[in-house]
Amino acid sequence: MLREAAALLTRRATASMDEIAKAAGIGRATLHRHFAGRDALVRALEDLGIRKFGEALDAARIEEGDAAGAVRRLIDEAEPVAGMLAFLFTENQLYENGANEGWNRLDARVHELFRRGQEEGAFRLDLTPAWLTEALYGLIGTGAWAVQDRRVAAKDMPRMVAELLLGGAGRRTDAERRMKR
Amino acid sequence: MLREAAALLTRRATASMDEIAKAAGIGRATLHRHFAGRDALVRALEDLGIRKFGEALDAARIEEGDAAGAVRRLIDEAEPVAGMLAFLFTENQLYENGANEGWNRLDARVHELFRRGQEEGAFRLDLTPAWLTEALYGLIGTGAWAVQDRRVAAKDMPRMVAELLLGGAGRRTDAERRMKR
DNA sequence: CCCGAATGAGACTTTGATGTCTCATCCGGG
DNA sequence: CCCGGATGAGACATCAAAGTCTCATTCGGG
Repeated sequence: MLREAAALLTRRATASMDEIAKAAGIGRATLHRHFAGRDALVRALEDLGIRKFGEALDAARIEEGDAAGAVRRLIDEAEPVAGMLAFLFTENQLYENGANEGWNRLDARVHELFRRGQEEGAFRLDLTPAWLTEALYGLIGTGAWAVQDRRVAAKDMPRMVAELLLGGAGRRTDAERRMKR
Repeated sequence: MLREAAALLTRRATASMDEIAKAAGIGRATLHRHFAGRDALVRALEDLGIRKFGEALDAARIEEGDAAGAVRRLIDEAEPVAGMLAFLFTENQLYENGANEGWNRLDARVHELFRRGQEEGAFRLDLTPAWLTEALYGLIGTGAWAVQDRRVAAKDMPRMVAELLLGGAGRRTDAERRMKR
């Protein structure tokens, strides 16, 4: 049920409770029996998103191996929940309510990943971990939208996000690439 | 007046007409006299955003010089309207109404810039111009939000966006950098 | 100074969504 | 087969925001 709601809200963040109920194939009353109101529903979705993204962080084992590889794995693992993350990311902007505490822990883990990457010499020092964290979320969200609007093929999304985030648009010469790999 | 409305909606995309009017220092009635309704206001803002971003494209002279420099100039020029772009970018997602025709022309110009960069060998070929265009918008929006939440200093924003978009997070060796510059 | 247009304030209506309630129906366990 | 809990449908009340209207006031050009 939550899954259906998430899928719809991902596409249309302003869907009414009525639409959500229909999309989930249940009556509006039943929806209200499970979630006190729209706020409660969104909060439940937020919890779900936090849990899912936390699981993605675990599954990607971001503490292991080289930082760049860890980022790639994280993006791969987060891909299935990218749409929900996009929704929650903007939701947090729209309503300036204090962000759910759960995000802080996740943010800290991502933050730490980028910091570690800098320490290990894998990432540039002139971009702060805080910005890299934001950029990761932003690009995942942008990617999810681009897929929804069919501007990018779904299967390419994680690679596009990872390549841009890690390598940027600038082209490296063959010599540069050889040195890197 | 539009400017005040834009400033507020940039911060709180869900502000009511009442709040907007107060923020602009005018009465609700007057606001309605100028814009038939919220939709009309948003559409006017969209037109303004399109015009401003178009001017940024002009001012950056994106057709001239090397593509990477053009992208940097574009981001610099777009910085003052970054908040509004962030608002309009998400608004276009929220309400899946057919995107304003005006965007298409701007998209095409940005698209062409990235395509030219690829042709000239400045940009990678494995990231499509369409994706680079989306990523540019997404990163500008993410940057605007990060500044608003004080996660990134305002003066650093254009550099952070440009550096990440063009160079990515990955670090280049001194040798690599020397070859590039 | 005078007049007309525009404004601000606020009362009022309308609208769309939310939340509550009732009741007939359905379904699974005993 | 029967019963109790959960469901779907829909009526109803509530509420916030949107939109409309009036009227006194203000402002600027003539």
